[in-house]
Amino acid sequence: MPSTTIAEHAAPTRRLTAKGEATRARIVEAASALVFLHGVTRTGVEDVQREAGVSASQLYHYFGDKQTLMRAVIAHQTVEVLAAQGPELDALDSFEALDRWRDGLVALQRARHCAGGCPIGSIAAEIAEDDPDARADLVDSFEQWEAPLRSGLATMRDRGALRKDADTDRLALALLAALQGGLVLTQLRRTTLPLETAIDASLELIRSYRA
Amino acid sequence: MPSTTIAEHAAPTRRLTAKGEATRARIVEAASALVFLHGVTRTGVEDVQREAGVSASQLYHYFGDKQTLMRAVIAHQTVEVLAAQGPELDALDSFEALDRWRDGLVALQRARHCAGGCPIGSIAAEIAEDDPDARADLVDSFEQWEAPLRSGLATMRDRGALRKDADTDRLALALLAALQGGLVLTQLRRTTLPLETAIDASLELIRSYRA
DNA sequence: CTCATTTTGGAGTGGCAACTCCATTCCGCG
DNA sequence: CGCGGAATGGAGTTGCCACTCCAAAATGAG
Repeated sequence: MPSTTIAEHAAPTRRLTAKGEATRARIVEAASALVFLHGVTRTGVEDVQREAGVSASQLYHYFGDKQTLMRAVIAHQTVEVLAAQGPELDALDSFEALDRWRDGLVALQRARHCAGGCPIGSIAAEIAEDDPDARADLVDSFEQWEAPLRSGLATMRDRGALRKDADTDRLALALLAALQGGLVLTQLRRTTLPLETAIDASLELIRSYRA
Repeated sequence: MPSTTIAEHAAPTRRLTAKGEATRARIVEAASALVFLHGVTRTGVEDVQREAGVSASQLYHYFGDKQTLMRAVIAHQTVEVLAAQGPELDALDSFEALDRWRDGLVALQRARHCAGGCPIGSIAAEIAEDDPDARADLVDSFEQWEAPLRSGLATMRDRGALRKDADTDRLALALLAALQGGLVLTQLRRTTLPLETAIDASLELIRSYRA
């Protein structure tokens, strides 16, 4: 396409200086932290400005509106959530790895004193109905989460650790759902018990397919 | 939120006329419907007034502030959710009953075209961190939900349908968590598949304890 | 019927939050 | 070193929204 004209709002690719990139990142991080603590609608743009140490014009220079900022938050939190699960997430191909992964998740929630729930799941529950674009982003985020679970279990089955008749795709989806539900209840009750119980039940079902 | 005046609004007069009771109920029902559709913060008090056909003074006559109204919404939706699961919820003491209950939940979500998630769970994810009183209410709501699951499974075990070593309390909690997580993913993906998969996995685990 | 109490009407009001605008400074590049 | 575009400052501006207030109408107990 011709590059003689500047595609203002249409083009997502804007020339950003290293400094600009840093500012943009600071805004997204501040917004992510606030959204994690208080949710989307209770997080004001002004709050983000203060937390990130930027002016209103800066924020609106990098993000057209709050909705756009929130989609950036979703993208950022998706990366964070996957990273928080460590390299193990990409190699969940043994019962030992699954147990370590489970322990890591529980320890993380305990360190947070069970506050906050899932950074992505909370956003999903809040704006899934009102922002179709954000919903699409979130579907994609969860797909990125579910994929390594699927492939890990598939590897176990192919390797012979799980029986041939184990529907690993189904088990992976059930595991992710249990995790999400466990997080909601853990956030409410301020105990990791629901999270542990939900994940352990899913893992027990997986173990029942042990070859 | 504007002023933290010592609440004289705190105790709404218990002396309510039949007419007053009806008005109050209309407000709660309208608020519940709107919250289910758009969430707590996106539901304006004015929206509730319009939907319920009442004036501002009426609404604030029965509810001191929005927060109080939202707690009434939680109470109302708790009753509705339990009622929506039919009388079966109180007699989940056989595999057949569990299957019927599961089918009912899936059918309900399908009828809603997978929109809306869990009326209680959505509120939980949205305001659990910012309203301690509401959080306490929600803990209680989920307890009312979990209790019949627990007692149904306990009955099955006592009756000999489940093995003695089945930890029915744990299975009940895992089932509720799977249900919640399944609803979140079903709401996002607009397919009942996650909900079905999550519940079925839990039921399969329960069946594995068949005596 | 009387009168206290409850219920209702509806126009404010004050504050906050999202977003705008324009001037100024900074930075990379030739 | 000069220029164009990027980055920044910060004071508006607009509109929404939770909440208030005063007065009137309906209701019910005695």
